[in-house]
Amino acid sequence: MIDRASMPARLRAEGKRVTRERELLLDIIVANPHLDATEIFERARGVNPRIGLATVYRTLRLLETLAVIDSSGLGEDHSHYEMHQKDHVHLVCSECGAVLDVPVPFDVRAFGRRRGFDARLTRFELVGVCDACRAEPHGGRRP
Amino acid sequence: MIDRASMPARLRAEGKRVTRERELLLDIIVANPHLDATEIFERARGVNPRIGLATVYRTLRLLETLAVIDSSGLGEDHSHYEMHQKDHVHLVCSECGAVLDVPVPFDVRAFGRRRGFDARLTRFELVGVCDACRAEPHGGRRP
DNA sequence: GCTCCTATTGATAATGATTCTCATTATTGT
DNA sequence: ACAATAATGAGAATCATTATCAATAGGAGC
Ligand SMILES: [Zn+2]
Ligand SMILES: [Zn+2]
Ligand SMILES: [Zn+2]
Ligand SMILES: [Zn+2]
Repeated sequence: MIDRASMPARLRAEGKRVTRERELLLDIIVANPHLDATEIFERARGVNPRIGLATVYRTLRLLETLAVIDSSGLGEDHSHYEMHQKDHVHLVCSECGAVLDVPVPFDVRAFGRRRGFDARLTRFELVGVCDACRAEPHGGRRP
Repeated sequence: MIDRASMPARLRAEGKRVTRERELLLDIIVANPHLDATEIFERARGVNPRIGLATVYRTLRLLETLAVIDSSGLGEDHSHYEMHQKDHVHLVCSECGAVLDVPVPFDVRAFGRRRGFDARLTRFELVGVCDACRAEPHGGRRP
């Protein structure tokens, strides 16, 4: 996981400015992995009601380009974001929306290299039903 | 891989009709894995110029619901389709667009079950640069 | 094969996510 | 503090996908 405290320096190193909006969005992403753009926007407005949705998308794109954050679909048709971290599998419950991060049980880079492939980014997801939801239907959040 | 020849029976078994459009789209998907909706639409028009884009999307949704086909992002922000088959990893070259199917090197269902998770569908992808593109820039298709 | 019932289709409007445009604002170097 | 200009906010524009609805065509029964 990238150190939040090093981000201002990281941005300046890339010739980018350190704005209050970028600091706020980074804080939200660090504290709440797997949110989508709209959810991040809503939380951001709670702190700074003047922030615009375009800024959220622009910032997400910038941070993803810098490999500071990663995006993934998580079983839906739009992106969800989290700070970049070691390769992991997302177990996504289609009933309650819960997302569990689990380390990948093999060496991904080596796996690609063995096929003459230089992996830059990985997305592993398993969509299904979690314990709670299988036991008691509607047991989780999303009914 | 699901047998193309059994599809008409499969559709009827689900109470669905076997239309010329569905037959055509299935043929295209079987023959060309990993196409997106627009690409499938273009190929379909080549055979039946009267087919509509809505029919393509409706049919893709139906076939995916029946678990006849699977969708995946393949590093882009929209869906690509292929006949349902055993779990596999997609190695996607971001330079030339090439997609390679490789078997998953571990038991996915067991992996999920071990975490109390009942996996219904998997999406594994590795985005990076293929042999050809690393050797000779612009060596592949998409320059 | 012919007819009827209704699922399916085609055209297009509508929606949702994301990107673009441009005037205004705010960060950074001096 | 000041100037230069990158970043923001608001809204238009674009792209992928879904919904609507009148017209069409599978397919069960005759
Ligand atoms: Zn659940
Ligand atoms: Zn995660
Ligand atoms: Zn390539
Ligand atoms: Zn594949």
